[in-house]
Amino acid sequence: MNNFYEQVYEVVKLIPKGRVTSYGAIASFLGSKGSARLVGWAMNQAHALVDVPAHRVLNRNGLLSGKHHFPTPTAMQQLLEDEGITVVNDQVENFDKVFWSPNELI
DNA sequence: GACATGACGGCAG
DNA sequence: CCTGCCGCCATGT
Repeated sequence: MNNFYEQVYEVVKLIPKGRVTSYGAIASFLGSKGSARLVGWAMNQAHALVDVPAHRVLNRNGLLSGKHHFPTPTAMQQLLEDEGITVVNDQVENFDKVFWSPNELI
């Protein structure tokens, strides 16, 4: 229980403000390469943790695929824009620039 | 105990 | 270049 999920939460909590990452990047970083779905499932649990900025985790396309899981569909975009991230059509602009890889931790 | 689904990703056509 | 299918692990029914 405190293995994969806790690792995911820890990584997500370490995402710098104004930066985002992808499910696959986290999964690969944790060793469960290809199991991005697990990260998504972990995010579902993270929904209960206020310390986990799930809004900074997007899919590989930089699309706000999980916006529907927030209190309001616009909450995720609102939070990202509040951090200086430009979101257009539910997609992050300059995704490559704001993208943050867990490997940066090392 | 088995089947179906999900906040994804990669590869093939 | 765009679309579709399969694979991955865990959870819920």
